[in-house]
Amino acid sequence: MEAETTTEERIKKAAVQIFLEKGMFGARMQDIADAAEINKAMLHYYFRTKRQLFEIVYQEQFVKLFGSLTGVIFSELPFEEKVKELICAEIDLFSKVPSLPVFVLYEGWQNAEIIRRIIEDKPFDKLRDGLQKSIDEAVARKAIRSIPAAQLLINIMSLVIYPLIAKPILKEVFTFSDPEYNRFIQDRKEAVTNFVMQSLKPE
Amino acid sequence: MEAETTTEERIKKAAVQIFLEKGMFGARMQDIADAAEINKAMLHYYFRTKRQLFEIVYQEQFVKLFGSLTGVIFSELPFEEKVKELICAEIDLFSKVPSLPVFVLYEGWQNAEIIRRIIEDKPFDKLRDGLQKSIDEAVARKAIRSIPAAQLLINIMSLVIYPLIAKPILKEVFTFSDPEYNRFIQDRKEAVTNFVMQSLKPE
DNA sequence: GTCTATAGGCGGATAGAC
DNA sequence: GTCTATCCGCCTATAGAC
Repeated sequence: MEAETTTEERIKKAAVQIFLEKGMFGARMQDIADAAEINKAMLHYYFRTKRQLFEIVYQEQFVKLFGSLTGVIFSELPFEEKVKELICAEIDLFSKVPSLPVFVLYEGWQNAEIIRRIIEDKPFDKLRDGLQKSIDEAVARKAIRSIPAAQLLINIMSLVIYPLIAKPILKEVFTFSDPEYNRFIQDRKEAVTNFVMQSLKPE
Repeated sequence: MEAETTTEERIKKAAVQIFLEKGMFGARMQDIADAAEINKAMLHYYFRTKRQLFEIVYQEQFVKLFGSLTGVIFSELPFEEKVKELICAEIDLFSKVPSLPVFVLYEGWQNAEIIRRIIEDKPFDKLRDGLQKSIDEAVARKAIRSIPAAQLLINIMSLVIYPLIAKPILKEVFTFSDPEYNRFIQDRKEAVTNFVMQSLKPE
């Protein structure tokens, strides 16, 4: 139909959209078929079961969520720039797909097994080592105080991801319109960077 | 059975447990009936529909999540102590009910309407004003630099809540055992407090 | 590969006896 | 108020024609 997309690709794209919006148990195979503009039977032809389709989608989104860190951490940027880039890259990614973080984190609670499989394949601990080197370098030139890489990484992800996960609540509590909320998130690029760098200032 | 608990209370307690564990769509009325050790029909006798039961549970948990802040913010503690207490109180609460934050935040995406109703009743903006006063006081005596109360509150909640929401993932990424993970969370009481206070140091 | 039709079971909700 | 039995619609999955 649209030029060169295979049916399988259409289904996967639709499945991502529906699962992210409604979650594993809220999603209906019919919803996905409608979004892909194909027949319900085709879903089973290509992916056998709902569970299987879900697991493929989940794995992909998980990697998308945490894989975005790799490029920045292994870049040649100095520490200060890396922190800024980490924060900006994540915010930009999540601005495009707002429900990505909450989907991966929430479904993680009922899919510990999948997470284990993903982690076995992808060595995420290399991320930690990579960041630690960058920290050590900055500490050596007395630019910052020392901090364990895991702590720093978790702090950054916390500050970036929580306001996105809590979007529906923050919008009501602070009576943000949609543009105001988006503005608030964009402003956090700088605010979080400053917040983190301040906290790392050497005494 | 257990002395003086009414059937209605037994049902609500069971509903909280099951909904927090499995979410609105993952939960089954039969699960709740089993947990309450009563008949499925009783659920409908007391709460008519699953939706209605869910909304009552959601509202309660929402207030529990954000209400925990009130006591601390309106206490007479000096600013530094308030920050520490905010962090510790939340961590203690969530250690007892680990799935509380992820439940409230996730289901919020499909229940914006309920959130609106809750916010109408409970004036959460008073929280902001209360904290702002405390900030202003500390700024006046040059103990910290200035920061908007909303920013600070969001930063604190981010740093506390994210590691709890991401528990299944962090456990795998850092290969924590359960005691190690709990230790990690407890240690964050001090780590987050320091992190926040460092970032507020006046120049 | 793609469709229609339908099996088959699960799960929310109710009727009605006690 | 509490129970058993049952209805009925929805939803995953498959059979089978084309």
